[in-house]
Amino acid sequence: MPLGLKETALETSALSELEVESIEMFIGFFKLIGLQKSVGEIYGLLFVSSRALAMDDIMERLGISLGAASQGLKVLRSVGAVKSVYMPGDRRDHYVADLELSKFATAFIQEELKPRLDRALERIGTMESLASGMESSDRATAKERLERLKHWLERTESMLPWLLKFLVK
Amino acid sequence: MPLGLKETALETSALSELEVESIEMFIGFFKLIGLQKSVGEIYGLLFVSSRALAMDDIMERLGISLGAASQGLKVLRSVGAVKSVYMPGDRRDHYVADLELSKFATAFIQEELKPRLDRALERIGTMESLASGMESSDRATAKERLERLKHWLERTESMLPWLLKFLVK
DNA sequence: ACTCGATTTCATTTTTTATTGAAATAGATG
DNA sequence: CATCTATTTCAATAAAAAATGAAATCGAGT
Repeated sequence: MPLGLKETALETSALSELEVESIEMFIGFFKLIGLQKSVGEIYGLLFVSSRALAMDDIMERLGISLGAASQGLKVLRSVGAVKSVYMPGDRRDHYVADLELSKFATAFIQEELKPRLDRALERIGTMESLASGMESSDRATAKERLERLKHWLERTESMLPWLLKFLVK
Repeated sequence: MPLGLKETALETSALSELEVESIEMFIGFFKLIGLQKSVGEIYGLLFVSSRALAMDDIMERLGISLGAASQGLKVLRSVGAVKSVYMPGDRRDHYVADLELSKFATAFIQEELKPRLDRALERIGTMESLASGMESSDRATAKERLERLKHWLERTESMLPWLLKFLVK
């Protein structure tokens, strides 16, 4: 081996076609549920990796910064999308993708959708009170629309437990 | 009436508490499905308005620009969230909120979620081919994970027609 | 077919969001 | 307990997305 070359290069090693496809796919999914590109990149890389990767490896392969890697892994851990595995003789944390894909959908529903529906129903309560103090015809319009929206939201919310069960099954 | 004041003020007239609540609520919902703030503002205003509003009115009440109003209405029309009504003796288009709330959810599922699931399934096909040309243990890992993801995606996609029916019912 | 107000378009600007990387912190190892 | 390396934090920077408004287009009324 020529002098100056190490076993593990410091330069970014090119991603395989498989890795690129996986990364692009997960960037797309994750954007849909409001997660940033770097989070999708990390998960996409881990998804097709047969070995656990350290943060260093992730930075190097993806060409992202320390901060992005650290924060991305934090997000992925928080939704249970990655877990760290112990690697004997290495101080660094090593990560593998959790393959329970439903976790993403579930996290989105429980952490984004559900709270927003709840907040909307609260607001509707406030708005119904405000509408009560209005002039007759405006009041009637507002009350009717609010009632209608309330019913739709309640109905939608009532379906969420079923949806969650379906997704994890 | 004092001199210099017109029937319709050019200055932005303050939003009522009801309007503010409605606007904030819809900004929240619309962000969730990837639509910008100005789109939520316009719909929120129209939702509690008992009369149809012209683009002028919308700009003035919300304090947004011509471009934002025009583009926001374009988006809302494209998802069927507003419709224009004819106002005799006025050349301007006047808009009312379409109250079929399910349209937003439906548009999101059909225009964002479904295409992304389809695209992901395509990519999985590509990735399965790419994996076939890999070294044995990596191939096994990749194939197994891709198979698992494919099943989950197919199952999720098969549920969408039911979900759509539920939402519009 | 001209005029004039209404609306759309789009290059520029502003705002928001994501990324970077140096410094602070944590925590394992001798 | 001192010294490492690994990781997190966060202020600064870069990138992306949204808003602005002048100019172009449209289209009803004359």
